[in-house]
Amino acid sequence: MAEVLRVSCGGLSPQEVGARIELRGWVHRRRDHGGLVFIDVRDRDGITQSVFDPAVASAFDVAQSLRNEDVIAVTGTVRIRPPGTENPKLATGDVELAADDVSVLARSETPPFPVNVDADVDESLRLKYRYLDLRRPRLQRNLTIRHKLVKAMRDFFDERDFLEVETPALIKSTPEGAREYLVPSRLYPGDFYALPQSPQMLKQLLMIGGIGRYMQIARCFRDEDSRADRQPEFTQLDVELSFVTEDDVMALMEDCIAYVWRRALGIEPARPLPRLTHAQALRDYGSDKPDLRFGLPLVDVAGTFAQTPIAFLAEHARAPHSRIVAVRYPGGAALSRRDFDGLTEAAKGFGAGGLVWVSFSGDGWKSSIARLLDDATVHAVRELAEAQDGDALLLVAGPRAAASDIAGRLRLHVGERLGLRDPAAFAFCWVVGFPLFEHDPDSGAIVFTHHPFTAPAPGQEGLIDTDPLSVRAQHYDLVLNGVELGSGSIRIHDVALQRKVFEILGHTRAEIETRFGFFMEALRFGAPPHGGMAWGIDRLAMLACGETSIRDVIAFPKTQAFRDLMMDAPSAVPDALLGELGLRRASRG
RNA sequence: GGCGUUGUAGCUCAGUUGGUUAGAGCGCCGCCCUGUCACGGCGGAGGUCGAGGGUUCGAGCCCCUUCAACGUCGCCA
Repeated sequence: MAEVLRVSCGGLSPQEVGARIELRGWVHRRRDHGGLVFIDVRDRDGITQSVFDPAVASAFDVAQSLRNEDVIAVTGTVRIRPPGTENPKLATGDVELAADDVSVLARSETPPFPVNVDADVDESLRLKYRYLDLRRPRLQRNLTIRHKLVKAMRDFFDERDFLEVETPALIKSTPEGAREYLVPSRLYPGDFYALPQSPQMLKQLLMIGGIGRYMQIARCFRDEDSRADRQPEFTQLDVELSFVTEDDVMALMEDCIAYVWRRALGIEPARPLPRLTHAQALRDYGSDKPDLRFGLPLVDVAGTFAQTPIAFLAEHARAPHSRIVAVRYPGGAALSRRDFDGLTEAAKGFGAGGLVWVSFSGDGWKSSIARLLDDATVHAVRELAEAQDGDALLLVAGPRAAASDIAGRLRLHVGERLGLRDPAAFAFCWVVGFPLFEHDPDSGAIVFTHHPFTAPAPGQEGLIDTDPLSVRAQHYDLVLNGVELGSGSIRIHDVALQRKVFEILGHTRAEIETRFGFFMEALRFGAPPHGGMAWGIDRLAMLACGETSIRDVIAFPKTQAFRDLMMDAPSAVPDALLGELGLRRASRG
């Protein structure tokens, strides 16, 4: 007997005709004609049709007993399909395996949802039986793309002499920013490790350690409520370099995204990537992560309302820290009252008190406040916002930050309604020139915009004492399609400056010592200037795959409520285990 | 933590104003079928209407509570 080749289910072509082949995989579908049985065999690589003829009775009988998702090994001879029976929908559709032997490696119960099609299934069911969901084309494709993205990242940095260095998952709790996951210590009852929110200080210590060029595909943990684009644990591309400037890091990371997109998706992003300042982004798009897949920038129209008798507009037209913003809605004049009511509701959902709209058609204009407006004002606004015949303008007035935010969300809403947010389009941009500190409107305190290790712009160190809110940070964000892909900065490498920043943030010397003493000490032993960046790989993969949830690019994701429905975690543990860890169960309210 | 949507057969869903025995497609089981590929034909099984309580002569439908998934706001240095 001729040698039996093992081939994947997607690998058969007319080249193999005549060869004896063993195919192993899952029963994708059975078509039993009584006197002839077709079994489609599936693996990650593809699908191949095998044919069983009653002439080979033993194999035929087994074939008739097969059910979807049984695992089988089929042996037979590759042959060209009879003319007219080719299947153009299948990559292997010109050939088939004439089976003469089949063994059942494992039977499958009827699956709880169809595995052989990408039909919509309740997500909790998909999560409970994730291993079945993983067999389906969508996740097979997404995980493949994710692999290619990460592989390209590793290749890119390897070619540039970076070291991938692993940092620990069990570290010291440094309770800043996001809530941490804590891990009890058995050997030191009552003490805890924390899981890293990110390897931020560790990678800086690697720079102090002379590694110079570091990257890592790093798992991070944050105990915050999740969203469609969040999970309690997530993966970052973490990068850090010594002796670099903002422009060095951005140039490197821009090369990286282009390399990754080319290698993993075959797409060449338009370069150079647009660069916006933080102030520009807020002014023109009402967001520090603008979606540049479409235009429709916000337009300031406060000037046209300087003399208006309309009280709330007059107030914001004159107030120094207010804006009146117009969002253009192309074709919006065709909208009905009901549509505008819907837009007003949407605006209220974004935090607006209300929404003023004006629409333009050849012979005139209409408005939600038509009785209060005059032709001159309306035409001035139209001129500024460059509204065409048939367009509408949505006007939002309020304090600068709130009005920008609301108008920015309205802009996205309009873009969504007009189908301008094409998931197959990729609009990257840089946002730079962030302030180092911000005012927290709730507490009134000064808080950092990025994180407390971010360096101020060169020459602005002195302003930290006199006017901290005016200090620009050496901080840059990479944004894709309105999603923040990652943040980076040049770090503080001077211990005195680092201490000063902590103090501005309200920490006492004693607190700094307790929380960050090891780090402050390291800064005293020759810390090189350094900076870097981190990207959210889950989000990156989500956008690359055209998905709207990072759960669809993670093999075993948790639900929005942090539950693992497959393993049923978190779950109770025996009291004995708790005792060993020095823990006692609290009574549940 | 707040708000919203959803929850009916294994899956995806329909279910009128509260009214007799809760339906469809797919899947599943059985029989038939030698060129199908969403094979086809015939027959059949399958329901705690998420859970608990209430209103009512009567609840899948109305009310309250609760659970879950998802979305959203807070939060996420």
